Amino acid sequence: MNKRGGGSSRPGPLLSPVGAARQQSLRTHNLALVLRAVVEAPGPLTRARIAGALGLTRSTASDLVDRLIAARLVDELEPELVGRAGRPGMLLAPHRGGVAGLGLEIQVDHLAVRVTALDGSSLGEAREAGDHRASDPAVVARSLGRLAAQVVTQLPAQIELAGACVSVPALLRSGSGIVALAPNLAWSGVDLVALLCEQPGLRALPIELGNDADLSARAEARARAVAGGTAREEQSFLYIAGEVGIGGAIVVDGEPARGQHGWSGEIGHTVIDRSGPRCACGATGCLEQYAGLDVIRRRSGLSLETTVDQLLDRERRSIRVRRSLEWASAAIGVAVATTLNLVDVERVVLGGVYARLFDHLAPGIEREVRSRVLAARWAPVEVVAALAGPDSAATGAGWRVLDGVVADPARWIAGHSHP
Amino acid sequence: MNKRGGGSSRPGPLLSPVGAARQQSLRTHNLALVLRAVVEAPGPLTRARIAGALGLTRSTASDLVDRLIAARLVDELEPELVGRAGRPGMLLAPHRGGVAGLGLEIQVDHLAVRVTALDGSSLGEAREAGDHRASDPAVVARSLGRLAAQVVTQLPAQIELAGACVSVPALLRSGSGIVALAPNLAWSGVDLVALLCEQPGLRALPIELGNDADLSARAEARARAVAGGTAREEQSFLYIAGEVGIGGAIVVDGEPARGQHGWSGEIGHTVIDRSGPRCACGATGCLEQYAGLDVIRRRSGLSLETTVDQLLDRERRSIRVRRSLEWASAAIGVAVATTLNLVDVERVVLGGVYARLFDHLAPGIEREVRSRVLAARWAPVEVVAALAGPDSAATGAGWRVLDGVVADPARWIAGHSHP
DNA sequence: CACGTTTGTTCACCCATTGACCTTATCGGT
DNA sequence: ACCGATAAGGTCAATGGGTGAACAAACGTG
Repeated sequence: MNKRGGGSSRPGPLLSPVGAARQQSLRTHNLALVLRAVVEAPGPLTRARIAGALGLTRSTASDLVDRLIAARLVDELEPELVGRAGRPGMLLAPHRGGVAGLGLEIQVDHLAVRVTALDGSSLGEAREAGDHRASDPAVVARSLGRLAAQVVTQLPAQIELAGACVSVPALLRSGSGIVALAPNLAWSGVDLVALLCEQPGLRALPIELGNDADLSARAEARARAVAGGTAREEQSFLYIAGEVGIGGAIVVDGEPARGQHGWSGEIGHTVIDRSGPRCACGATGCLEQYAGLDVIRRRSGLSLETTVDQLLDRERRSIRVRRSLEWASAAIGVAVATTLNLVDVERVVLGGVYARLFDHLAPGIEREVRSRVLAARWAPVEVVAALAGPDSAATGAGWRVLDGVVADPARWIAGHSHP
Repeated sequence: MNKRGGGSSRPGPLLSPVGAARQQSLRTHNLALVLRAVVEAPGPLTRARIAGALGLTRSTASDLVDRLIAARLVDELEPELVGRAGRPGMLLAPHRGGVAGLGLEIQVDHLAVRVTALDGSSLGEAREAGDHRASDPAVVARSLGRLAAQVVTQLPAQIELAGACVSVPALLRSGSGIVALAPNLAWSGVDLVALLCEQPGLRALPIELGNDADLSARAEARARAVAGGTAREEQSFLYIAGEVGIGGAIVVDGEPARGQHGWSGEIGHTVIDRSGPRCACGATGCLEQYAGLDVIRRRSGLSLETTVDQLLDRERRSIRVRRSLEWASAAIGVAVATTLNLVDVERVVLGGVYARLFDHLAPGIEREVRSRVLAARWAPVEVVAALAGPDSAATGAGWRVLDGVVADPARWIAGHSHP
């Protein structure tokens, strides 16, 4: 009944390794390729440049582009103004008036909604503070539905939402729309998609769930691509979402690796010292007990209500705060080093509150990484602060929806040309 | 001059995500798909069954199969004997008389060579003990070349070697044929492919290098597939190669994840206790210092020359040996738990000497995993001993070569139909 | 203004899959 | 022994979709 979780294919190998390639798979594949090139393009594109980049003939590329324009997935702008000989090409860009993705975010201390267009622009957003520790899922779902309805009703008429994706700080039962365990919300076994489907603002929209760190990492990958980092190495990194809990995601070629059940990247429970302090997860010596935000506050001698701004302010005067950050950074460094030895990427992105504490954490992390990562000698590890702005999980959730369309524009076209 | 390392494409997405799909890509892709189905088939296959499994029409599947038969990649056996109505199908199997892969293995205490046919059978093998700690790469290359020549010259005449792959316990500079660092051989910056190319037995053969844990894991995946584990979950596991050093590989869908440079899976340098004993890598508290074979020997009060058989023998009487194994197993458990939290697979395969010590290690590992892996409640982790036989790295290396052919049979056919 | 250059478009051609139809081979029932 | 039913393998014209050559359009240069 309420099952509308599935439906979106991941943008990996477009011709799935199990299913055979039919002849129409060719066009399916190439359409996706062209659309992806337009969406992820660092600079301006033309039909000819697409053909060159993908190895298609100009005729084929042109044909595919025309189909995407007809489907309002790609927009044709003015002719390129060039200082060289030859006919100027027509500039192409992702269409910002057609399809869009609805991103919803549930966090411990707030809810957020953002509608993202194919060109990456935000078509509408909303935010609502609130304490969701030990909350009632039904109540939270209702609040989120209201917030989403606010945003959706104000969208321009031509916008078509391809679906919604909800970021949850939790382990999810993949595909089912069920939250297996959200420690900080104290939810377990909650059928969140079913709850959200009943909200007036979200009817008739396919809804899926996503892990907050995964989705933030996705937004981060996109942000770095826009900033010019489209190279494969730049699109591979370890993302760390530092909050009260510590989440993580391993991003390879712009796509977070989800693992067998979608539970990978739980860097917060990397062991720093097996005889260390007991963790809420039941184990001992987990990173979270060294570098979680509440632990940093406690070791700094500050109350748990202290904001990050206040923490940064105190840091200038209090040696205790400095010590506490150093202590945390060394632990993060150990966990990062362990992780990099296991997954071999050469870039670490600090997100969440860690992005704001970056200047105080990076040196300690780098020190541990230099001495503990085997490969650091040949491929120096870079530690950087996240680029993605606030509510990055909501942004990433919107992208997640759009990625479903980008990965298979043929299906989107088929579903909308004759409705 | 000596550059013949490259040339083999990895068997992931067959239509590469960057290059566009041309119309001949269709056949390339489908040929690979059919051949892969035949090679990885758990049971007997016929043309019709292939068509059904892959979603091709019987005519297309039949056409593709005929091409593979002509290229001597697939063998047509006798008709299937069936108890049902209808014409019996012709049974298909990977050809064992055509293409083969030459697998070479360099280990601290021995060299090994094995030629593997498409059906997984060994067409020839050799082994030579020897201590290669702090050895001269040129000398080792010469020995290995001799050993390979022995095996190759005795192959049946119809066998065509598609290439050679060398397993090295080392970090490799991917694509270049250079060993960046092999701690236990005391090699660094060695152009091993160049050295091997000069050996008489290996002329005119493309040679590539591979990490020993990666290649053993590949052999393990194949062994499990033959044993009936072709399901995606069964083909995803964490492989641990326990020897003096501890290597590892994260296998997803039968393919070891290599990471950005091919250095992933270094589980031996997972941190157990950051203030633990100093490791050869420069860091402190690495798993190797708790569970490396030499450490187990030392803590057992045995000399470094003690064999595993002797160790197992002593275990029955000496409480000190038992304690030492328990100590090691707890540390392995911590490292495994950390790894599983990061990469989310639900199966751990103990290889190398750990396979032989399995009964003494598994309980301790399982105990730590149960209490430290977040997801263990929903997806119980299974710890099993490796199935792949001795010299599994050489077997895996042979498979690595064959995988290059299986991933793109069209290229193999093109290169051999009109030589 | 003629020429070279590059882009976008058109169209006949070619390649690989498709699906209908046929043949072959076995089993079950009469 | 014969006749359907069932299923596998093969044949061939049709179709879908990329290819490449040719051409027109639009811009710089001399």
